[in-house]
Amino acid sequence: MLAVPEGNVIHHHARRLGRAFTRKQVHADSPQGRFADGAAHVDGHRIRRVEAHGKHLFIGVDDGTWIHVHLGLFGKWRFGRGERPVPVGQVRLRIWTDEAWAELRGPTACELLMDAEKRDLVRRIGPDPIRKDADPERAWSRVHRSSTSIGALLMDQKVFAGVGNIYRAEVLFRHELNPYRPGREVSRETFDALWVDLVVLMTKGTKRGRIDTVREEHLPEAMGRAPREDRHGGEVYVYRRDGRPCLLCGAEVQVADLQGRKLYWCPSCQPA
DNA sequence: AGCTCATGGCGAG
DNA sequence: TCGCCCTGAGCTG
Repeated sequence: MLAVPEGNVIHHHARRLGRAFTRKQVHADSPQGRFADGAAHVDGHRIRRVEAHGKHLFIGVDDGTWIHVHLGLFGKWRFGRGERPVPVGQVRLRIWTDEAWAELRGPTACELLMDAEKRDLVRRIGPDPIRKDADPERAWSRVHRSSTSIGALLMDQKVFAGVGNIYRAEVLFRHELNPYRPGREVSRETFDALWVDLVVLMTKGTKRGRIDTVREEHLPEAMGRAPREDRHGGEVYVYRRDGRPCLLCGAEVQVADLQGRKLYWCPSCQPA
């Protein structure tokens, strides 16, 4: 299973886990041992529902508890049908029925939460563009009174839940927004367009399980690129394209460090 | 075999 | 802002 842990992929995982385990009585264990107590607690119980909020995934158990999973940078789910494979390496959690299995490795978080703890966690993160119940006003109220750059705000999970480094770079490019512009200097019109675009792009990314952000009219230019430019698995304008010409204007795509993460942008299409 | 880097986030200072 | 945690792929030698 390709793991690309921005919000779109977490929602993709939630759907997959939901289809396999909702209303099913499951088995669970932790071959690695680091979630042994949690797995033993869940083993033999029925799964109620599976939810994604930003990059957080919650598996609801019939006693009201939740398995909370955050993949971080390295976490991965694997899914399969039929008999579960013999665990190889560090497997934190396995869930299975007679028909299907799922295997989790390398997550930043895998813990059992009480219902109140899960609600508090969801309340603490910002609106998630993929969720129908998301309230963009919460994001706007943070952005429009902030001196922090829009590039940093897009990565702040308390402002925009689920946006990662690829969507950050790409949505800024699509709106000709300089990453260093302070949030308070982003107009309401621009914010609204940005939000709608995140909803469209990330929802599409959930269905496809990959990130594509290049508009149809620019696809011929994108398709003409060397294959090694496309290592993230989708078609993009600027992400990881530093030193190469912008697809639209030919200027050299820039890269810089912003709060320990790489930021990509076109200096000509996204002027200061 | 060993090093670097990655789509993330936390806590210490 | 830095160091640290988690894992695996893609280099280098």
